[in-house]
Amino acid sequence: MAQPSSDDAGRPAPDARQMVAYFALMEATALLQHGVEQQLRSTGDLSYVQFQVLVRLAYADGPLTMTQLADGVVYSRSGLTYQAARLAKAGLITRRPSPDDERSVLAQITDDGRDLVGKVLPGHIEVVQRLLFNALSEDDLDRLGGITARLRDHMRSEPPRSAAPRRKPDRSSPDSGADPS
Amino acid sequence: MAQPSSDDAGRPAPDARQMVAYFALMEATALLQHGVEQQLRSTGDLSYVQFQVLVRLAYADGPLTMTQLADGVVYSRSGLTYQAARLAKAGLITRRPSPDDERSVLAQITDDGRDLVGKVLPGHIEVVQRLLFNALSEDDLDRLGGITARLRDHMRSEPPRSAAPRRKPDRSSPDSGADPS
DNA sequence: TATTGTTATACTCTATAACTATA
DNA sequence: TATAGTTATAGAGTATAACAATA
Repeated sequence: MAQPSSDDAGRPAPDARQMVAYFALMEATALLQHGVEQQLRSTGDLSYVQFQVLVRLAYADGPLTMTQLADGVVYSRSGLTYQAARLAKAGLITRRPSPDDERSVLAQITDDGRDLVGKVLPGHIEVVQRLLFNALSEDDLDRLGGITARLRDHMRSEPPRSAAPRRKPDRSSPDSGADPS
Repeated sequence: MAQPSSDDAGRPAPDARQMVAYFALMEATALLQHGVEQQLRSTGDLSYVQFQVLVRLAYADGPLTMTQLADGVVYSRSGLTYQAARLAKAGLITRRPSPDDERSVLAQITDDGRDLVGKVLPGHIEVVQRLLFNALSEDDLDRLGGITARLRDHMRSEPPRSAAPRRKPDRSSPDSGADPS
């Protein structure tokens, strides 16, 4: 359990400061997620993932395929199938085979789904306001927004090494999947 | 769904910018958590919660009671009991009744537990380094650390209104806890 | 009575692998 | 063959409520 508070290489021991920031980030976001999920659950009986799916569909131009929907929302296909089945059962979305490609399924939000989003969103924003932004200055907000946007892009492009997820080439991906099977 | 994307006053109309920052934060941290959890799982067969418990015990001065351990780690007592049972079964911690207070249980990390933390931690730090800090400048790091620390403190002191956790015996609010008596 | 912790139970969620059907 | 999606299954995790024991 030796902690490298100081390295032989004379480095200014960045690890300690980094780890403090890391743990603060993890705890803060855990608290935020917890608060947000409680609001979604109590107001609309929705998990955060379900809320994301609904919001995506609500703001999409039209129906989306499951693959489009899965992008960034859930980490396995079956997970999305599960959630979509749940939302469909609750009457919040519909699913039908795509006319263009019979393999695909088009998911579309229903009027009930829109109503629910409309019902849930104000309280959602309010919680975020209270938990997150009430503690931030204007400067903080800009910085946090900039930093997290950069982080998001960075992590999107650098997936966990040990996991090798199913990269989905959207249109023109030069990446040729190393799929050992 | 009307959104106040713009306002005449210089200051307000924060919602659009705020929500962008919020979504960026949520997605970035989801990616970070996912990466970190994969490393912990593949390297040490640990969830993040279990890792937290182990680390807390590893750096604690001595054994901790379940209540001390639960602080900030898990959101229900039974959840901690479940995780502690799991860790004990794996031989990573021990539990024994406290001599001081027979109601309490003292949890203590074992040598195997320390070994596992020592085994997992370097890779953990490496993942965080790669996913998080490689995308951050020194300035970013300081700012993110400062902001998230403030956020954490803020959220700790301002629990979700609708949830009313056990932390505060607030006598005057008969919340929606459905306590018929 | 209040606090500490466990147990029983039920449920949500996620991932893997096998599967179907279409391209 | 490759892709889109579902299903079957299995396990992890969490919360609630009832419970026992101690303070």
